[in-house]
Amino acid sequence: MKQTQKDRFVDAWGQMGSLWGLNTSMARVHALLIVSEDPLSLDAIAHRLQISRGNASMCLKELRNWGVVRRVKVRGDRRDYYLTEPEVWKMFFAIARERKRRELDPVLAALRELLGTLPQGASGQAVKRLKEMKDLLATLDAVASQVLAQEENARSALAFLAGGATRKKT
Amino acid sequence: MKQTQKDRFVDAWGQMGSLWGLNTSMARVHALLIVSEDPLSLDAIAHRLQISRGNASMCLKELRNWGVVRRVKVRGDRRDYYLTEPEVWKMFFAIARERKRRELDPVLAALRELLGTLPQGASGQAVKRLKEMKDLLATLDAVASQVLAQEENARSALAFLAGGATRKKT
DNA sequence: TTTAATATTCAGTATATTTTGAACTTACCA
DNA sequence: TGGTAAGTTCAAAATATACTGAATATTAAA
Repeated sequence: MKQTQKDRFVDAWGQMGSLWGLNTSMARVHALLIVSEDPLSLDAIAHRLQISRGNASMCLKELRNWGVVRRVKVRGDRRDYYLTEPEVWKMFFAIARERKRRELDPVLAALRELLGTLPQGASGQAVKRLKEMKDLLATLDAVASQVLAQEENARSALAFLAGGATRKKT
Repeated sequence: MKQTQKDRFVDAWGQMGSLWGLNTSMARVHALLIVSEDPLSLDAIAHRLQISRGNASMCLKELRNWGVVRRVKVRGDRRDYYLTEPEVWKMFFAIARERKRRELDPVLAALRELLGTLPQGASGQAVKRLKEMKDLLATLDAVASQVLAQEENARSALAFLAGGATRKKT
């Protein structure tokens, strides 16, 4: 893979990062690690992406929190090196898990709390909708929990549901 | 439902907007329509949420693009009135459909395009990962298409997968 | 067609997020 | 222990995003 192609991927992934819940720099760092054959040092990353060392440091920390990047040591080198999780499905589930935790869980908790404060016999269209919405989110939450607890099964199930789409050559 | 409780819901929903991919104002407008028994005018919305009419207008336009808000006419009144889609599951699928279109589809298209530019025999860990990622996204895309094409079936399937979680009282 | 009420647009402003870089911390080695 | 290479933090600056409100457009009644 040539240099310019890697760069194109890094920038494309960077722009798409926001859609996955990462900011541009985080996504570019992630992309660079995805297309790199070998682990990279913080310095190499900062230099290659033309971002500050401080920014690179924070992006790597956050990517490790998301569980999609690992820090490794190289013999005879004091620097830290970074690698992306090599299994794309593991990466996908790591991101899904984190987004559920950050986005779905708090919404559901807030809805339950809000419903808990209503008087017993509260009625009306608005209350009905709130309850339905809570049930919907609870369903999604339960499904997500099961899927995330059984990654391998979930992966097969998705491939099955897709109807062999993964076999096609694009 | 009392006034202050509605307000609390509106603000809570506003903060949660990011879950759905809406900004705070859009989410608050949406929330206000969710808890309102009757259709509201643009003026009423702007006044109630303390936002400008211009902002309210843009939020409503966008919410209509997402397919979660409808504009209705009231006899003998020149103003437009707005309603939220009353079925929460329809609302959920409308949002899911829109997010797939905005987020998943472009990423997949870009990945395919990038892979298409690689020389025939391109190899290496990086290329392998890109192909795996394309396959993963293609699988998700196929599953999403099928789910969105059959809302009712999908709804039952989700409830089944959740293992009756929706019956529990919170 | 004119007028007035309502709705939309968009340039400028306000707010929020991201990035920088210098100060600080840590870890290693002589 | 001091020196140094690497890593982290955070206040300030840069950038991106959202909001306002006046100008403009649209609509419907007169």
